[in-house]
Amino acid sequence: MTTTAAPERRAAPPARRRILDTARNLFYGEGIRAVGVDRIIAEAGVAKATFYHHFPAKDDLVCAYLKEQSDLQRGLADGLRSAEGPAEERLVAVFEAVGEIGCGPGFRGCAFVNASVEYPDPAHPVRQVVAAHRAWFRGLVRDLLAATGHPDPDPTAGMLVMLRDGIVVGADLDDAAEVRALVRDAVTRLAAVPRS
Amino acid sequence: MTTTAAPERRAAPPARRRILDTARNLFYGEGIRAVGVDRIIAEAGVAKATFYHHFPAKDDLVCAYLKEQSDLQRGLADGLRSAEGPAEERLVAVFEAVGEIGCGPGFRGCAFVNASVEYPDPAHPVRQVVAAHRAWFRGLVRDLLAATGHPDPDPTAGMLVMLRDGIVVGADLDDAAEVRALVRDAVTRLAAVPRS
DNA sequence: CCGAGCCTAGACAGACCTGTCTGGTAAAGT
DNA sequence: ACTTTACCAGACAGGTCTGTCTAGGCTCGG
Repeated sequence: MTTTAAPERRAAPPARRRILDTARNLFYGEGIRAVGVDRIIAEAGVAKATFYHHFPAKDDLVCAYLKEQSDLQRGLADGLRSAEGPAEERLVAVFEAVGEIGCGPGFRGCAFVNASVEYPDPAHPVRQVVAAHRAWFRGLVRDLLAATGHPDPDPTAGMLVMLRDGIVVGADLDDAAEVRALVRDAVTRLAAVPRS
Repeated sequence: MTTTAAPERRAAPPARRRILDTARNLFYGEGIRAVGVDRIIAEAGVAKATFYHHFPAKDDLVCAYLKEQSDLQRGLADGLRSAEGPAEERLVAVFEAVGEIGCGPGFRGCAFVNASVEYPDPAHPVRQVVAAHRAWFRGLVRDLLAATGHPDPDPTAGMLVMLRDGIVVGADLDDAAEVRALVRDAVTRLAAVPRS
């Protein structure tokens, strides 16, 4: 037990953090293929050897970038999931949060969808990170839907995942404010219990 | 008036067609940045000078590729739009066609969404082709919705455009067959006249 | 027969890409 | 004092990218 703070293994070294932060900004903002390793190295103020020490290949950095984004979103959603209030409102809150983010500055669509476009091979490690994230989100929606007592949570969750994808694409390519204004209604219509 | 067939100006030269066909396959299947001009030239069996004669820059080819895709989709949709039957069915038919295409072999999402991911600058010519295509589709949906007598065709069209984006993303990244099975229900729920 | 238009073949330039390697610095643990 | 670890600086190799240029062939109308 050393005296210095070492939360788990060791505090994340600054260089790695700087690389990851720079990569996030550039990959998300300009695209993955469009950003070279050299540029990340320059903007992060890091030596090339240090970069390749932490990330043996560019794809490793891409995976780490997406995993971190996934963790962030999971943390955010867990806050909304365990809020008080009726389950219907918590479900809507998750989608409104997506619409809200879409209105924020620098929004450029879903990092996972965008990464998939740049990695066409479904077997690529990057695509597996994307698949895991999507499976998590779908599970989240299904659980919230089940908590509302919806009779068909699974197919309806499929529809709501489509809606989520439509929100992020629409907020990027069309009018984000208009998209945001439609979110609550769209969730309500899709999640409404179909009358027999 | 020459005797040879000359529909408008002159029959499309084979080289240009070969370039465009090859570009479509490679750009759509592997991504735009991922495919170099050299490879298109090689697979189209065309000289480099010929390529740059028809398309002064790669971006010109990208625009032409997308414009052609847009024209194809408009032609397809016009067939569905002017079919007989109630307007509700024609609206559903448009979306089911999207779901159907998503189940086809080689489907890799929406060419326009994918291109936007690779061209982050909204002012880029490629993005303007995308914007025009999206505006057309939204107009199509709005018109069909209005034909059903829907009281709020415009916001509902916004929701249905989101659904379309969700279908193409979902069919690419998730289970296309499941997505297709959900399309009709999702359209119906979103386009249902909200009871006061 | 001849010239215009469209085509092929391929060298070339200059930039950028990923990834490797050498060598040196500085702090922290033992 | 010694070693380990993390870091910085930058040259280098081998490949790919877009786009330009030279040089010539093939066909068809006049």
